[in-house]
Amino acid sequence: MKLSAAFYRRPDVVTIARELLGKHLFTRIDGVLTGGRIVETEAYAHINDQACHSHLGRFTKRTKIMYEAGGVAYVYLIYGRYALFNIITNEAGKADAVLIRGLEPTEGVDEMLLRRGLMVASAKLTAGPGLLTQALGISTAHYGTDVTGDLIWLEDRGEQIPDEQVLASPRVGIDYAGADAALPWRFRVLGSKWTSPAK
DNA sequence: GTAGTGATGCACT
DNA sequence: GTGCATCACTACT
Repeated sequence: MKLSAAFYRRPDVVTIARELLGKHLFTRIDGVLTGGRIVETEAYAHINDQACHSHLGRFTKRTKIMYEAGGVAYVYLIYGRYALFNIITNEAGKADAVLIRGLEPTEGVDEMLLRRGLMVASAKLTAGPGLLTQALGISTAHYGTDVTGDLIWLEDRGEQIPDEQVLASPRVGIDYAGADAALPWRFRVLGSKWTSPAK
C-alpha cells in the first residue's frame, strides 16, 4: 500500500522517521523501477534543532520546499557532488524533514549497478545517503517532487520492525549543531549491512 | 588519514 | 553586484 500524504503530515517527525524503517522506497526514473527497504533514517525538526536547515525559521531558496505540507521530496547537493534525499513532513509552515540514509535494494538491482558503475551487488551499492540517491537515479532535478506520485513513492508492505531491532543514536556529521547534535534522532535497523558506514 | 567538489548563504560593497 | 567560508559526503592512499 502506498503511503498517503496523511502519513507525512502528522506533527511528530521523530515518530515518522522511526516508522519509515521497514517501509519501501521506489523510484520510476527514465521509466525504470528501482527501490528497496528503508533501513536507516534521521529526523530533522524545525524547532529546537540547530542541525535542521530550516531551524529558527531560516527561509531561503533552498529550504523553501521544507515549508510545504508534508509529502514532497527535499533533494539537495552536498559537497558539490552528492544528492541527499529527504521527505518533508508535518503541515505547511512547519518545516520538518526525514533524511533517508540507508536502503536495502530489492527492485531494479541491475539498473542500480549500472548507475553506480559496479559489476556486482555489494554493500557499496547503497552504502551512504549520497550513494543510494545515485543508485535510485534521484538528483536535484527531483527537488519538490510529490512522494505520493508515480515518480517517487513509498509503500507499506505490512512489515513492522520491532523495537529491539531498532537502534536510536545521535545523527551523523552535524557537529556544528552543538548540543543538538546529541539528540538520538538517527534510526537504524540492527544487523543490516545496508546501513551507512559512517560512525 | 586526506583531497576534492560546487551550490549555497551571508557579508560586504 | 562580488568574494569567500561553509557543508546532513565519498573515494582514494
